[in-house]
Amino acid sequence: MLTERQLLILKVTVDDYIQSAQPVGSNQLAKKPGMSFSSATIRNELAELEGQGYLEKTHTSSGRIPSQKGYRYYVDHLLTPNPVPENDIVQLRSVFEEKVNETEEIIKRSAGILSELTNYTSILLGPDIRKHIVKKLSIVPLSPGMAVAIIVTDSGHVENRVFSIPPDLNASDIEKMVNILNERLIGVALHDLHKRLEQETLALLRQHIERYGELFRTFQQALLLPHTDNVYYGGKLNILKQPDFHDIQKIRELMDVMEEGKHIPEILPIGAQGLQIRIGSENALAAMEDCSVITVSYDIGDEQMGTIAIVGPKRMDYRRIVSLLDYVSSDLSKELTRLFQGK
Amino acid sequence: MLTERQLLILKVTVDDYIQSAQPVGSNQLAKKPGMSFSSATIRNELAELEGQGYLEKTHTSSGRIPSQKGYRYYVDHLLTPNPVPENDIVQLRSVFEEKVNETEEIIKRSAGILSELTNYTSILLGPDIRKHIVKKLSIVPLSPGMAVAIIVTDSGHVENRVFSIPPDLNASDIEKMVNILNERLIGVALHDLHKRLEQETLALLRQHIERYGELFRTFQQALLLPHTDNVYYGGKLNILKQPDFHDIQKIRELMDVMEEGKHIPEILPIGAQGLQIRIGSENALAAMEDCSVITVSYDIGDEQMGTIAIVGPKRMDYRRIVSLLDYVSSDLSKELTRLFQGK
DNA sequence: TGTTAGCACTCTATCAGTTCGAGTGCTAAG
DNA sequence: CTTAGCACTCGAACTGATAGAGTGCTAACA
Repeated sequence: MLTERQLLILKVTVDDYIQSAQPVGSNQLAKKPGMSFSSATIRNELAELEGQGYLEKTHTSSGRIPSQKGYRYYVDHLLTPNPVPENDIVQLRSVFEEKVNETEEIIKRSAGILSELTNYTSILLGPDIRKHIVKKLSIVPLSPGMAVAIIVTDSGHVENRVFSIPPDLNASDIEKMVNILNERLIGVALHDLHKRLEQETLALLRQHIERYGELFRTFQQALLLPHTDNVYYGGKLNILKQPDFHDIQKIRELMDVMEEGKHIPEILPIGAQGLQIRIGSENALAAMEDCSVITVSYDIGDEQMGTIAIVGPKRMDYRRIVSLLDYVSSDLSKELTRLFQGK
Repeated sequence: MLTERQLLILKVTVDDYIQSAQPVGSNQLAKKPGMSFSSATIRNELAELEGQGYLEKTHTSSGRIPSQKGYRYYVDHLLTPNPVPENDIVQLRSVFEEKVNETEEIIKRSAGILSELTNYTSILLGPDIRKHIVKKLSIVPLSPGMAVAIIVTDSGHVENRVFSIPPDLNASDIEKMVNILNERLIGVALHDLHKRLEQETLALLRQHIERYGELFRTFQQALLLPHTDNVYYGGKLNILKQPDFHDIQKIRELMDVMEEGKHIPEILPIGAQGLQIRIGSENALAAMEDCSVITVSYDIGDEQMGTIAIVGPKRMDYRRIVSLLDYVSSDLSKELTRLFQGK
């Protein structure tokens, strides 16, 4: 449908606009190296590209900017990935150099570095915590009516929840309970915990412990909602750096969406494998219609999966981000798998 | 120095500007109920107030706005506290109604509600975590080379840190270590933990455990920095709602300062008792010269102390915020003391 | 002597008109 | 098919001109 020359012009136009954030004119294009035609020829081609919907004008006598369709075509067909610059690699590797052992810490730091490197906002989704497996359960009494339940998982993640206990419960009963729980629940995945708790331990507890009912109920309650979410943001404020976002109202909406983790499912294509690009209105949320989101999944071991995303303006440096995310994804997969599986 | 009438005019001027965010003119003031003088008289008085530095003009023929000194005087002498509206009280009380047992959770929620109620940003500082007292220590092995250390404090706070252990360390040694640690360190405050660890347990550990050196070092390392901070923000984005902040650059600086907890000591007068108001340039940070910060301290039990702060534009609704903070402070003190001391 | 009506003056915000330049589309010649 | 040339369009930036809000001052009044 498009000639070689039109493809070239489209590519250079998008590249230039990504760089300058200004509508691109025919004269400007004619000056570029590799452009061996006159501005008039380019004008004709631009008109054709506009006719086919790849480019737009902001007003009748302005230069062209890429349309939604134009970006999409650019991303799908014109993107030649770049090797990641040495300098970026050095920075990214620094995450692992400090011998941090916690998955969470590593992901958090990666989010920070990614946002610094790109000047966009990064969102990192850790592995689904509910798949983690219980390694140890313990209950520590705090005061006569209160105790804290602690669950350690195989990934080193620690969940804890304060809950109330019958004030006159004696220590040996608590110890008994902990023993029973550990005996029965180690090796169970967190998302099964609630069910298994009931199936496996209720009868046993009833047998051994006075007042099991009250205790059991509040304990179960405490375990019900693992409210720790595993979303990490880097550089939320970078949005403010982008000249594309000058309207305070827009910024507000955008930050609102990102503030809480609530909209994650709408922002990120969860469960998708490999690299995904959502441009402008391809995003589910209206507040993000001027943004593009590039996501890539990464693996930990064989089953666990996480997601890395970069959110920026539609006029995003797709080439750079794509290569960067490719790199980070495989890097993170490698390092976390090593850590997770205990070498 | 100022006559009754001047005081009245100053007060009404500041009140009006706080409400409207527009320079206040003499005609406007003359229309207010309680103003029984003509605009000409008011003009004379305004000129006098300006002469004494309580008011300013944005340009020669504009209305007046309060100066730094004007706000200060208003806050110090003209503020008649309001009772907190019933409606606000209902909302605030809702924090405690859901029977949450964790100090942290309560503080976090309070931050959220305060920001919703005021449309400003709230910052809540929890009690100093380093004063909390160790209730239980435990170490859970994760994989051959890795373990997680868990510290539970009397407030129900749980600190955990993953650290590496010699891969061939046997389980009984770990158990021995945990026993020794618990025996010696329960009852120690977190800020003493590092020191006491060395003083009290090093010798004992050396005696009982092979390879204590390696183990001890990484364990100590893990406990070194309790990196959980106890700062909670509510409504960071509310800044964007205030018409006073239209300059994106200013907003950036401001959010930058608040993003990380690093600047807390400069933003809040830590250690100060009771209610404090910092207006505009009274703030330590240049980025906050257009903001006012109202803080109030609250107590938990007899020793612990926390801080509640509201950050808004200089043109802040001082009266409302002051009453609100007074209320919240005593409320939080009461409820947390009850919780903290186990009823 | 304090208050107020009246008026000239000042400054901003706004709007229309103008110019400049970047960019386009079209035509005609190469 | 390409390109030079040219008329045309539109936004951005500047210029007055005007209206309106507000001030300061003066003179009259209670």
